[in-house]
Amino acid sequence: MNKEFLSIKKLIETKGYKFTIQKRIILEELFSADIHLTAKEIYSKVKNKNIGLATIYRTMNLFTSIGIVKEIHADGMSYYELKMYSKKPLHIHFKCIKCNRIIDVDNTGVEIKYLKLNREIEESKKLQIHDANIMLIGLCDKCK
Amino acid sequence: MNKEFLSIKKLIETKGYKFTIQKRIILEELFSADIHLTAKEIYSKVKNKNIGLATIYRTMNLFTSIGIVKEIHADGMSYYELKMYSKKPLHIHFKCIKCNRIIDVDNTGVEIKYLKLNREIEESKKLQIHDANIMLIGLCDKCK
DNA sequence: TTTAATGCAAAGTGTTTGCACTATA
DNA sequence: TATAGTGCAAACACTTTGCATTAAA
Repeated sequence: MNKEFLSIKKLIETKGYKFTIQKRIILEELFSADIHLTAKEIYSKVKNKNIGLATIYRTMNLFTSIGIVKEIHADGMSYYELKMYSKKPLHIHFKCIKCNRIIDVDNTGVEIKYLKLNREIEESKKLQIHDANIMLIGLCDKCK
Repeated sequence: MNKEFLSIKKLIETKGYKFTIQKRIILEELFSADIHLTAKEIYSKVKNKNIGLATIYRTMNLFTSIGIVKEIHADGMSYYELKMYSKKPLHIHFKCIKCNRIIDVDNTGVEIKYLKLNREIEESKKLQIHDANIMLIGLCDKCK
């Protein structure tokens, strides 16, 4: 178990939850996936280990509530991705209206500018922004 | 019927759909609401006119597909709002994690900057961006 | 008069929950 | 050993669909 993994384990325990085998397996899946997954997709990866769909949902809700995971909504469905120790703390999603793929937009420069804009809004609107979900919609390189 | 209303009527007809009483009533509701509504909320406003929930969904899907309405997802639910002739073509939503309200962030300056960033991404990633869903998450003025 | 659209109820899909049982701290 | 967590199935909530009927062009 590496450092990051251990510190997430510790966070779970600090919050008063038990670090079960199921949580470990799901967490491993999230680490190796590095992309947003639906509950069903996670389920299909771990169901051979006798983990039920309900456990996936319960775990993702727990992980989301303590900040381990980020939940994004698209097409009336939830996608989950690792938020903690992510290489891309804020990232922008792009959804193609033709092929329906959801891809990550990696562009460090742009992300920093987005974060700056959030700070502008925070100040002018007296909000406290913890997170941002940005979903761009249009046609991808292949479909346009 | 004002100009904007008429041109939406025309758009619907041009696309080969019929401008029914139900579509007119729902459209009127969207115009007067000026904020995102769920299908149920629209339904509760028009059910006394003998319009079924299924019609709301079918109409919203149609309106979304031809660009009259914008659909935003939050908490696994769909909200709909007028996109055409909206005073705020791109706007940013903010969701408070405490009171669960979803509010609009109106700040013209910031919105223009967001649009510029989209253009940057379009060029560097070879995408064609039609729309952007931006949902900021945190604590609102009252809850923080 | 053709064809899209409607209301209703049934079906579908993603998610949550109740419960008896299990496993962690 | 106390309590959080689990798998399963049933329940839920939002959305879509099949069908006979209606109404718009």
